[in-house]
Amino acid sequence: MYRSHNNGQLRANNINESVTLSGWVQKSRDKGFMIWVDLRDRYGITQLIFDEERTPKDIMNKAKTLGREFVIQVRGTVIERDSKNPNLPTGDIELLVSELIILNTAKLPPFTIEDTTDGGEELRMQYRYLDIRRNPVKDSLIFRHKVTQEVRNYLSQKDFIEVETPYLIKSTPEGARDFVVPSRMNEGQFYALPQSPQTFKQLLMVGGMDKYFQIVKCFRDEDLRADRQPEFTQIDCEMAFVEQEDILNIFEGLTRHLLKEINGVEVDKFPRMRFDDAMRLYGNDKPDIRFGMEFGELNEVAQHKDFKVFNSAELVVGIAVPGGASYTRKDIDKLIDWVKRPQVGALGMVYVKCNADGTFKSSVDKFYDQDDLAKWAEATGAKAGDLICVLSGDTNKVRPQLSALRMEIAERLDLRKSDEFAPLWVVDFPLLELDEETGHYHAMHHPFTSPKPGQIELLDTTPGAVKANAYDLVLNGNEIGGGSIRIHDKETQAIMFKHLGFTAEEAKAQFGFLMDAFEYGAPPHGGLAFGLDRLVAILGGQETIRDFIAFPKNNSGRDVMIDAPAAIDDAQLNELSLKLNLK
RNA sequence: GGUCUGGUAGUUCAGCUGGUUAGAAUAUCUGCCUGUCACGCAGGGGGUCGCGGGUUCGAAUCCCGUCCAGACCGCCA
Repeated sequence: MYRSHNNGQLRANNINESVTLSGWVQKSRDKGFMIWVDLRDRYGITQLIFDEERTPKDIMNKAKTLGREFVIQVRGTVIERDSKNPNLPTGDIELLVSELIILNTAKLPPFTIEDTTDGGEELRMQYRYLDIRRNPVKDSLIFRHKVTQEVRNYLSQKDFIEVETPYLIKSTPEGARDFVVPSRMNEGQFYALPQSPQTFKQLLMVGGMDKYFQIVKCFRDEDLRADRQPEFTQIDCEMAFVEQEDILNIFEGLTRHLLKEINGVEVDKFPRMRFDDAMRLYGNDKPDIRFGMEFGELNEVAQHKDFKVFNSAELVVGIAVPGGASYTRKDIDKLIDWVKRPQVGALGMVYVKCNADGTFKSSVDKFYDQDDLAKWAEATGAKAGDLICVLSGDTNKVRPQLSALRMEIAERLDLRKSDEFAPLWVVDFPLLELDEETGHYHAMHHPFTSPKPGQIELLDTTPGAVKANAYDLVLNGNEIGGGSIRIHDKETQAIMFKHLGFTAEEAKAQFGFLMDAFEYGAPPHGGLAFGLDRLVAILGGQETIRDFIAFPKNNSGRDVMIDAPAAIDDAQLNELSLKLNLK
């Protein structure tokens, strides 16, 4: 038996018990006459003591050889500490060791296994198994387990069935790039890894599994971000015989359950915002509503004066920065530089200081008098002491720019508190989105999303105006889930494919199986998928999802620990009938 | 595909308007230490300044290229 207790377990009431412990040497403090060793495992730390008087000489000598991260097993008696450590749950006791077995030695780790490690990101990823020994990472993984456990509990209790769908499927042209897998037995042919189990869960609805969920890996071959990995996990859900309202209610229930069980937070009914309003008020389809700073559109009050920049703009829009009137000229210049960075892309910024005495001082005083500026303040909700920041230009460019500024300011003013949760449904998304490069429309959500009732005719005249039965769940400025009511009849699906630029033959070749299924009694259905990694990170109060993933990929999509991806040898290529054509 | 930031001791960083032998902290090693728990004290070892080229009497420092890492834009139905 390697252990009778774990290292987070022993308390004062165990004193005088004879126990066996195993674990890693966190640290050894050798005072000469006495050696204390912190023994660590997943559950905590227990202090071991070796001393000249009570410990046999050979064990004492062996204890002196213990290094960081050695794996040891000890037997001994639990004793009361002379000096207790109130910072440790096991701090009242220590183990007087009578038997010491070194199960394995360890090389000196390349970074310290401490809560605040001295190791950089790259090293930690390369030696991820050491990183996982650290509390922050270990706790994040346990936190993730708790979330998935609660998801399974909640949905199972609501009669959802978890069904696994295949990972080796067919590549489709819509959406993200696919990861592809060559088939040895089918020369020249490839599987694709699923970007989501979308079509399979719809087929499960046709199959009568009217409440389905799956905690499932999805794969998208696109560039990474702090909150985006090429393989990620979704809580994928689908229900039959439901309307949008049913879906919103049940998954609002799930989210509320998680907030309560995981974070101890009770949240009111989630507000709902139409996509158009989100864009108008926040410039963004996933607004962070934990703080104000809503957009104020200024076309009416700022145009038709002599300021040409505004007069020629499609949209003039501003936000009020709380307390910004105290910014120096230098502060404001820096802010202007910030919005002019290529990542944001604004050409410039007009500002108005709302002074404490009710007067205004702006960068465009030449063109606007105090009455004009008062109207700006009214439109943006600016109060005395605030700074109004105004951007102008094409609507679809200015909104994201001002949105970026809004988020940046909120970050700087510390308005984005990680322990505050403001969920929000964004509804009535457009069905289609114009691709500016190609001039073609593509599905904003995916091609199986149903249009709002009665709007299908608009597809021929004003495709961009058609609204979809699609919705996103937004939490603190992050999209944590999205879904739609699906198309469930062949005719509508055929019309959709046509408008997405598929010929009837292409539609049949790509999605014939789904269209066929729709002819055999497909029930009305819809669903939603949560991005689990992101959800867990936000509930855990973190920006980056990497510490909630045991073995994440780096910025370039590499696993630096196992060094993947990697070349395969010629024999393997041959077997797959593949020839490389490297650039 | 693009923008920005970084790469110096095992590690985290300083040094960068060119100039003697490249520093600090921490880790590590040795010795001491009668209750430590971020133990303490004394001492020691530890460097291809990412890589390649250039400018210069002289380059960690300036220039060009390149690789790697991170953040972001594009992209992510």
